[in-house]
Amino acid sequence: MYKALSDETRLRILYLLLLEGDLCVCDLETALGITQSKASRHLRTLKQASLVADRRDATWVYYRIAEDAEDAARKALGLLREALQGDAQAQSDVLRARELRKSPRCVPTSSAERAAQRQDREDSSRQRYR
Amino acid sequence: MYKALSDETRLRILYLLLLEGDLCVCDLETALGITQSKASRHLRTLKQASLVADRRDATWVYYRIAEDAEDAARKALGLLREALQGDAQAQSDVLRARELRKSPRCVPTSSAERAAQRQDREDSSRQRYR
DNA sequence: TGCGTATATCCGGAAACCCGACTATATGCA
DNA sequence: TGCATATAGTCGGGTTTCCGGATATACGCA
Repeated sequence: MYKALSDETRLRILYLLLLEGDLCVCDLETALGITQSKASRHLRTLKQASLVADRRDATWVYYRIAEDAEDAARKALGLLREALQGDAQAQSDVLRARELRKSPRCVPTSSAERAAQRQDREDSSRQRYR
Repeated sequence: MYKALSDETRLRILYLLLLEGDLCVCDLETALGITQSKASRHLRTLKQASLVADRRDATWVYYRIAEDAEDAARKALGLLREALQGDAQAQSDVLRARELRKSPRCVPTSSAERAAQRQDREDSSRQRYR
């Protein structure tokens, strides 16, 4: 577990998931400003350590803090949450993630909504996604 | 801090120091069954992370859990203590360390006692020290 | 089926880490 | 001073970790 926690990017991911619930990989990419393969690789590491769990929804995969994490892991995450409250990097990550929420695109529910979101995406896609 | 915690040997050292107070390097070596340079190197890492502190007494250097550790570190060590209670390796380390205490040799106080201990050491040195 | 997007994995290469063996330094004592 | 012991640091090599870029896979949709 400590090995999984000993990487700055992974700590940033965990902090985001702790505060913002579940997020899809692409939102983590943009919120943290990291490449796709980097995000995916670190998420795999966290998953193998049973710190996060994932769920597929259409083309997106959402990650969240594992609700069935071991007791030790739960407590360690609680500590992490406290410790990163004063961290500038972590805080700006959260702000960027919340900004993404305002124009959601990874939260498809009904077909109709999806169509609407597709429209939204087209409108604002250029600047947000490569 | 997590980097400092992400090595098994270092966790074993910390657990010993948590339960047994301060110990000199040579006792850590024998209790854990590791080489001298390995012990010294890991202790340096822990010291740089402000997890342990040291104190010199004659030729020996005693290490202890840093009393001025950061809040986060304190809590993490508390967790470690709980988590390793059920660990067989950690428990046998403790037993071996306590065994060493029975025939102390790193606790010089008066000159007279030191002489007595020197005698003890000679008696049992062969099997205990290389 | 074929295309586009999201995600996962693979492939070198660079950097960091860990180790045993060895050497250097510090201390106590004769 | 010279020797013995305790500890710290160095060196070279093997292993692991991390990364960006490229490729592979999964899914939705036309």
